Order: sequence, then structure tokens, then C-alpha cells
Amino acid sequence: MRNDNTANWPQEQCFASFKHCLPVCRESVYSEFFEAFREDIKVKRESAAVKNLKIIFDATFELASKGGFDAMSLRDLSQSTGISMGGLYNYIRSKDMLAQMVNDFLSQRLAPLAYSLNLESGSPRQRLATRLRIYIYMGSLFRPWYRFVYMESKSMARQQRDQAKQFDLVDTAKLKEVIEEGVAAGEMHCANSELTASALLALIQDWYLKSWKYKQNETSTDDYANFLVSLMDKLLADNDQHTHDQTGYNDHSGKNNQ
Amino acid sequence: MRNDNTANWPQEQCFASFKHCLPVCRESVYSEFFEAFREDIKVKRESAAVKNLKIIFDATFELASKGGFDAMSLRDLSQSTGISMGGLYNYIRSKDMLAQMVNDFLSQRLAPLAYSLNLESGSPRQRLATRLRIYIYMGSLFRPWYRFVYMESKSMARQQRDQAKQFDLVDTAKLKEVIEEGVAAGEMHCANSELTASALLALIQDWYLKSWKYKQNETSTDDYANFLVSLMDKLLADNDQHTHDQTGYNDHSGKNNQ
DNA sequence: GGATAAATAGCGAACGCTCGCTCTTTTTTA
DNA sequence: TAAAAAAGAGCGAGCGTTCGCTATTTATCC
Repeated sequence: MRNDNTANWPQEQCFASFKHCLPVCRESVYSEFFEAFREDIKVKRESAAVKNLKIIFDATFELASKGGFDAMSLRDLSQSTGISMGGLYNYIRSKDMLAQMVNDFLSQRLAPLAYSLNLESGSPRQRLATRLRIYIYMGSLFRPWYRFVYMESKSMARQQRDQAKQFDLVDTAKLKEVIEEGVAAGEMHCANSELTASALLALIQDWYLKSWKYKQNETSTDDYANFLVSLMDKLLADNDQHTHDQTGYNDHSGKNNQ
Repeated sequence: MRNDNTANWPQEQCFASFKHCLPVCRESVYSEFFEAFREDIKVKRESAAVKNLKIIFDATFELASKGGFDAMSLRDLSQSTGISMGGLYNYIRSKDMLAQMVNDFLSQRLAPLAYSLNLESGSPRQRLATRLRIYIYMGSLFRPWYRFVYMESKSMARQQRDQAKQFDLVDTAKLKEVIEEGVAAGEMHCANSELTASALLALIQDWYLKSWKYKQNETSTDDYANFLVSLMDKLLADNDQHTHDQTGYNDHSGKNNQ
């Protein structure tokens, strides 16, 4: 949009520049959503549909974030949205389907949109840093979606549950792959790429799971992304020069007993 | 118990030695539990009570881990345990109280038991490593308890919900405190102790939240604890010698815009 | 272009069902 | 055999869902 220096992702790696280059934003997301679920939604007039979808799903995130999706009744949702029970059912096929729509839209529309952005160019370290930033930025933009899918996937149908685990494994594997490329290129050093990748993913997820904590101590999106990238650099630096049982208590680094 | 070299925690920092020194184990935990909730439990004969408490709570963990606590009905629980509805109510006051018992027992009995073990002696690095190991070992021993409290605290009463957040903040603060002692002693280096502490806590929680993943790639308790301690060492090492924008893309380390 | 008709969207009471929980009866235990 | 524990049918409340109806918007016609 604007032609200032915030619009040149991925050269300028900050949240603002990412937002400018992402072809969807918090405001336009429900237009995409409506399009994705046209055949499930009885309402055909787009203007009203998009407005009410935003009301319904924003309220769902709000209610589900305290008490969980199961504890939220459709009467609660009706009251929060100001839309009657019958009205709600013009937008969803069932309560279960409501949760599934969130899951499917995030995993099939939102996430692919971002993760295909400029991940192929640059050194392994650049690509890994870019990937981490994208995860964090996406988590900031669509935090309620990510939170919901993480917390509620266990309440969903078999297929969605399995898919959620699969995505976790795939994300871990992608991080691991880049790490191993960096190791092969001599740019990184890592004794256990699998666990390192898992740790990075856990820190990505903590960003949207514990947003209350990061809000409380005033950690911004860029703060966290920068922290995570510098953490990554420390984890993957050449550490043979100054470690190995510094001041006491055994310091194993490989596999061990039990 | 046994007099071999696994019984000298915290000098020998492994899971086996920790288990030997902890005054409670997976098998004896429900005796403690019965004692803690004597006045809430109608059944007075200890032998039967302990046996059935184990059956009931183990089944609760199993059922709640798939579908969540809200989705588990007491009829499901009755069927899984082989104990009738009336029978269950000789052990719990209500379904809500069942969840609260798990929360209270973990936070008031189990956790304090371990976290008071030898945390005061040694250098900051030793104490931090020991603390991390304790968290991981406890997470391994009482994984279902930790998982349950993490996932279900949002469904509990106001007091329990607030308490869960409070414990998260307290745990973060304790880690942060030790880090800052290490920094003050010149033993550690850290630009943001708050975020570093948060990250360590997130990795502790990932251990019991994603146990399915770590089981799948055959990561043992000691593997993970060793990995976490070595990660800690890397994060807190003196990193002024080889970082700062290695090969491209800006590498901010402090606070930033937006 | 105003009146009429058709289509769409919203409403909320009512339905069948399952929930947490209670209470009387039966069984087990010492 | 008296006390303790387990059993399971039954209760009312609240759930997700449906459906007949009204209100609103869009299309058609003279």
C-alpha cells in the first residue's frame, strides 16, 4: 500500500513490513472466509454475511478463550452476538462444524498464504530466521485462530485431530530440514536438530498461547520475533569453544540412560 | 531405597537418581491423595479408597486427554472405571470438584514437594540447571496431572484459573531471578532475562504437553533434560564474540518498533 | 417509478436428548 | 448383623437443533 520502507518484505524483517506484503489482513479475512464456505453458509448476500461472520467468529474466539469451546453454548453465542439461535444456523451447519470451519480455514487458507512467502531464497540461516518471523507475525495477526485450533483440536472429529498432529510434525520437520542444511553448509552447528526444531516450534506456539503474559510485560511482536531469532542464533552457533562442564554438575549433551 | 549410585541426588543429575530421592512415586501418590482429601471423600476404608481413587483419576486423565474434561461425562467415567454413578459420588463432591482436586493436589502437594529439593546450594548455573531438571522429571513422573491442569484450568472456578496464571508468573519469576543472579555473578550473560525465563518455562511445558511427539521420536526424559540444560547454557553464554548480523537480514536484539 | 411479488434473512418457542446429581435399595465388609 | 459402600433408576435443567413464521431486501411489472 504505502510506499515507505515498511513495504519491502523480506528485506526489511519487521512486523509492519510483513503486514504490508501479506495479501490478507485482520479486516479482510472474513471476505475470504465467506468465499471459502459459500456452500455451507445459507446467507447469500455478501455484505450482511461478512459482517455477521465477523461478529459470530470473533465472539466464538472470545467465549472459547474463557471456558473452552465445549463450555460455550450456542445460547451464549446468541446472546454475545445479538443474533438469534435460528439466525446462527444460517451461518453454520452445526456447532461441531463451527469449530471445523475455524480449523480448516486456518490450515487450508490462512497458513499456506503466509508460509509460501519467500522461503526459498537466501542462506539457511536467512531462511530459518524468515520462517520463524513469519510464524510469529502470523501468530500475532491471527492469534485467536491459532489459539483456538491448538486448544480445541482435541474436541474435533478424528480427521481434524490427526491433521493437527500432522501439521505439528510437518512444521517441526521443515524447521529441522533448514537446520540440517545450515549444518551441512557449515553455517550452523547442532547436536540434535530434531529437538532443536521442536524447541523452536514450542516457542512459536508459546507466543500465541501465552499472549496474556507477553501483553502484561509489554513484549511486542517485534520484540518476541527478534528474541526468537537471536535465540536461534545462539542455539546454532559453534559452541565447542566454551562449554563442557563449566562449574559443576554433569553436562551431558547426547543421548543417555533411561 | 537401593544403595547404588543412582540414589544421590542432586550430585548425580539423572531421572533415576531423582526418583529415588523423591518421597513419593507414581504408586504411592494416591495414598497421599486420600489423606489430602479425607474430608471430601465419603469412603473411609483406606485400602478400597486408594484403589478406587487410582482407578477414577487415571481414567479421568485418560478420558480428558482425548476430547477434554468438559466432553467427558460422568457416565463415560462410570463405564471406564466400572464404578456406578452413585459409587463415583462417594469419592467426589461434584464433577467440578473432581477437576479442582487434581489442580489443588498438584499445586499444593506434589509440586511443592519437589521444588523445595536442594534448590538453594551451588552456583546460579547449578541451581538453574537443577531447577530445570526438577521440572522435567516431575513432568515425566506426573505428566497426566500437569497436562490436565494446563489444559483444563480454564474450565475451573475463578480462583483456580487465576491461580494457574499466578503459578506461571511465579515460575517465570523464579527462573528469571536465578538468571539475574548468574548475570550479577558474571557467570551468565543475558540481554532479556524475562523472555529467557519465559522461553525456558515454555520448553518445560512442551515436554508434558507434547509427550506424544517425544515418545514418537524416542526422546527419553534424560535426553530432554540434558537437551534443555545445554540449551540453557547456550542461551546464557557470553555471545559478544561471534554474532551480530552474520550473513544478512537485520538482527536486532533489544526492544524495537511497533 | 411507485406498487406488487418473490426471495432471502432473522427470529424464538419447542423438541428430543443427555447432562450432573440425588436417593432409595441392594450388596459387601468386618 | 450393623455399618459402610456400591448400585442404578429417576429428576430437572440445559444442551444442540429444528421449524413455522415474520421482517427485510431485491426483482418485476404497469
